Amino acid sequence: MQVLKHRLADSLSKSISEIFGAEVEASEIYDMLEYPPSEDIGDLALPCFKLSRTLRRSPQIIASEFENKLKDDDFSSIEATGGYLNFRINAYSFVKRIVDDVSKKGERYGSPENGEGKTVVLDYSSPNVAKPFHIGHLGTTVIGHSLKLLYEFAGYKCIGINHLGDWGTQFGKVITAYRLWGSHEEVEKGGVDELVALYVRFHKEAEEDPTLNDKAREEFSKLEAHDPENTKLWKWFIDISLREYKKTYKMLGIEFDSYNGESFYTDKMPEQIQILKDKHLLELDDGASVVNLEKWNMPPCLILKRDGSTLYPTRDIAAAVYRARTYNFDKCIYVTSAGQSLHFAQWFKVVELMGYPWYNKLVHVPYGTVSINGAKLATRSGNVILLRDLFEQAIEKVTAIMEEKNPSLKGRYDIAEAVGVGAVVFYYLSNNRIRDINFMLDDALSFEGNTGPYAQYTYARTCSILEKSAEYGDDFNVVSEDIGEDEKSLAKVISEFPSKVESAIEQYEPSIVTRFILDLCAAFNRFYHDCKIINCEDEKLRDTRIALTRATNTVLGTALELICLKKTEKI
RNA sequence: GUUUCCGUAGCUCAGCAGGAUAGAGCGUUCGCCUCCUAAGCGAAAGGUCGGCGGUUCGAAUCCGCCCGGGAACGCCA
Repeated sequence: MQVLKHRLADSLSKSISEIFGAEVEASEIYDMLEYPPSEDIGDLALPCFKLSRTLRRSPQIIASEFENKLKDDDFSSIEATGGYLNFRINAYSFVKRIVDDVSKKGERYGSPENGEGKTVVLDYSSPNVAKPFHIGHLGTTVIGHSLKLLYEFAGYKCIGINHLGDWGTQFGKVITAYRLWGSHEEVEKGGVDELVALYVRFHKEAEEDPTLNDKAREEFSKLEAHDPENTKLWKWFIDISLREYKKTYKMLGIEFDSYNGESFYTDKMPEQIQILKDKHLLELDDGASVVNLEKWNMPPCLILKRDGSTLYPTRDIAAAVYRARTYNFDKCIYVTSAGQSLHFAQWFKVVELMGYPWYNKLVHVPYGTVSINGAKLATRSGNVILLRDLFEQAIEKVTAIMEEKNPSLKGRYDIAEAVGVGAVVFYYLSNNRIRDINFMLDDALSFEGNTGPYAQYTYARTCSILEKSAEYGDDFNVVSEDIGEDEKSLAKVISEFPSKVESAIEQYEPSIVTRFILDLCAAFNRFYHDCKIINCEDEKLRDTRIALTRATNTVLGTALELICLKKTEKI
């Protein structure tokens, strides 16, 4: 049971433990507090079953003892039922407390404020140059960026690194293919698609003519030897690819602090290999150099191939060392598919064995594999959807809906983009990251129910109300004591935001924020539906409700941005 | 085979440092726009929480075994 963590629970657990004297700690009570299954029962509950052991009384008796002894102005009623002690919050003081808190902290409301002076490096997105940017890249990109935003929100300094796959034999292939069949104009015009087409053609033709592979290897060797012609082509291919990736990043509102990819670390590997040798960590196994990890129940980590060339772990180690030196990070996070878990566990261990003190600051954040409508992603069978196309489809659909529902709206394209892209991102980030996600296209592009558009629509709704309430001034406070259940429920959801942010960071789990957004929207829309806000005739109540709307607006806006969605004032 | 992740409503998913009747959304059926954006709100129907054991006052949640699915396991990244 998710324990609620606001100050109310804090003070309550203290006063409860005072009744016990030295027998039970306040923190113990705090951990035991929970939500009753229904609001009809109460707002907060203390199950007394565990206490019955230390106190040697039945839970029912303990609960009823409290019922009589406990007095707290924050609660309108305290009731013992069947071993549970149920508290009903005093709506006025509770709503006031929450709204005041949000109003005081504004957009900082919910921040753990514990990252000051600390640095987090995040390695995410990292597409392979000259390859399509498809739905499979959505996870790392969007989880990675959301984590970055969460850490920034907590006050950390964040370095977002796009560790481009910009080195390797595939470049020999593309260079070869380009020389044989490509043209400058077509690549400039076709962009990544053209590069991919060349790459695909290479593989096809190489089946007939294996000498092409030798040719490609040769071209890559030349590139490694800094051949000027090949280097020029290579840089150009990267440039072409990056141009396209950046379009997608822009739609998502993502910017990176560094695009240092694999090629950047090629000259930084020898030092690490030397250290491995000096520390006698390398073993020769079937010609390859490996670090034996049998003691840790893992297969060996390959450092050098039989031919002496480097491998993925070698590069990752060199990159980590570089980052530790350059950024002096407190945490270095890698967001990749769960399929790479072993790889990360292996080289993290190697880093530890090498004696680097920051080995325990490396974190792998894995996520499940994506399938589309229940079918595996497969480049060969063509079951691949480019992110660009998916976004485009979503934007088109939003545009059509907007034309129907709000034809007079200005700046429609930007809003359609924010909503369309938001729908896809929200859909992705609704799920626990570790689970394999089955991307149901119809659901991802749906705008009703638990969706991004629903959240953005609700946000726009709060904006619209606030705009229309401008004539009543903008310093709204909770002034009416005549507060009902809808208001209280809404305030309760708002009060959970700080602990949700904390868990999202602790668990590297943006979906916790997404889920919170849905709870908040549901509570607000219920409130909106049941209560008149601007049209409320009682002025005090009206101002109170506007204050609550403002608090919702602030928190919902913050939360949306934390999962890479844009705040849509109008929709 | 070894390791690891997952198995909750027809579908997509929440809930898992144990707690009172297992929750959403979609889909189905039915209500609500002379009123602040109906991309909304409400109601009904729908579940032996993969199975069997164990721990516990109490298990979807923790432990063990089994079944089913995915992924990773040496010269790709």
